Amino acid sequence: MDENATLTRGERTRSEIMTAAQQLFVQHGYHGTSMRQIAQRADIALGGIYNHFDSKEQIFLTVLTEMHPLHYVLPLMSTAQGSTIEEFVREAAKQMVEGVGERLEFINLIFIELVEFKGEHLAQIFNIFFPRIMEFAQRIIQSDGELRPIPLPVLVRAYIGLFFSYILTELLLSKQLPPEMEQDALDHFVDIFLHGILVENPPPAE
Amino acid sequence: MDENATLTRGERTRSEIMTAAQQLFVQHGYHGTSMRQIAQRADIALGGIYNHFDSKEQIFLTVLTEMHPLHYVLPLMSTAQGSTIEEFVREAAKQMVEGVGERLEFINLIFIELVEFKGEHLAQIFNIFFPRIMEFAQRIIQSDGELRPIPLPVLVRAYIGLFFSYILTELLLSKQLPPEMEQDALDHFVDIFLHGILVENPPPAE
DNA sequence: CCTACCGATCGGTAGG
DNA sequence: CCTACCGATCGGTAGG
Repeated sequence: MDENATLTRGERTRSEIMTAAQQLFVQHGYHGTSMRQIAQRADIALGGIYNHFDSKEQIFLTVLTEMHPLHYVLPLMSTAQGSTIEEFVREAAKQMVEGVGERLEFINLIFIELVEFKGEHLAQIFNIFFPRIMEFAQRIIQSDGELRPIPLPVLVRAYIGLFFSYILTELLLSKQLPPEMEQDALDHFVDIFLHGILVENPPPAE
Repeated sequence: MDENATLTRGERTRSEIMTAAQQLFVQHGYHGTSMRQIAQRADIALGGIYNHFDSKEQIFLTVLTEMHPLHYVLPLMSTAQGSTIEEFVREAAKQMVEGVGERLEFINLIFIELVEFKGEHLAQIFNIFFPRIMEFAQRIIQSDGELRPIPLPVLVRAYIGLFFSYILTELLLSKQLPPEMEQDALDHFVDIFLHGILVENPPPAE
């Protein structure tokens, strides 16, 4: 939590504005958050914000890109070990969910982007992360194990989908069915996915 | 489109308010939509809205529950034929995506609900559809075919997740990678899911 | 169902 | 980086 150690005064203020904005956008949406709320939480006067950002939308875009969890989750996933596809995918999924789990609420910003900005900013974000995602995909198909004949882009998409289906059903259902639907849900999801993409090779008992 | 045929005057107005509100919420979010915009699109004066709804939030909640696609998609899915799990799931997924596809934008209201209302209204919606969803799950496990040992709640959740992962990756990626990632993506998704939940039994070539 | 209005709050800026 | 302000718009209501 000593992230401000080497920052200049101005950089620190900027970072405080972004943190405040991120929290508020996550909680109330874009139009549900006011510049005054951001200023108050960042401990600055309203007018002061405009020394660092041109507009409210620019704050949102900056938060969405610079604070995106993939910045640290992708490297985390790359550290996953495992010589077989199964080991690697299982390990990477764990890293992914654990890494994102710390800031699960960030997904709200993606929803806001889709709804309130009609996905205008997605192309920029896409360009930032595309290369690393493809590297990751390469590692999967180069690991040991026989994949069913699924086009690589579909595989990537299904893997991303695996994550969202886990998170979204978590958000939608966790408040309704606390215990039973919950248990080991991620393990099962990964299991279904693995069993779904591999030719045979039943996964080892847990 | 003759839905107003048997409605009274008041019911027609109410329905027009809801349609207007649904469109605007989908496009701009909850806080991004004003009561004046709703009134204008529904061709009524601002004050007139309050003859039908107590507040803006009540309009949102009514739209979210009464206009929810599951009202007609669940019955559609129940019409799916097929004596084996595979046939049935494949057919039902097709019905689901086709049915929802007509009003894909509705998913935005679910995002709004999650972000701007923190899922406050989810319990009500859940209660409306829960019984039918469980009936559907029963039909799957009673069909011919051997399921891997996956708890029923997890199976239901994975099926819901299948849908969301398809839709969300569609929203997130379709604007970036028009053709290649797109092709037959749903077929592949269903394929991975089926292969993932069934014991063996390779799916027939298309 | 409409007109006319309420107080509150919005994003943003001038000027220092 | 703050104070004080701008015009515009917000959700909602009184009264008819």
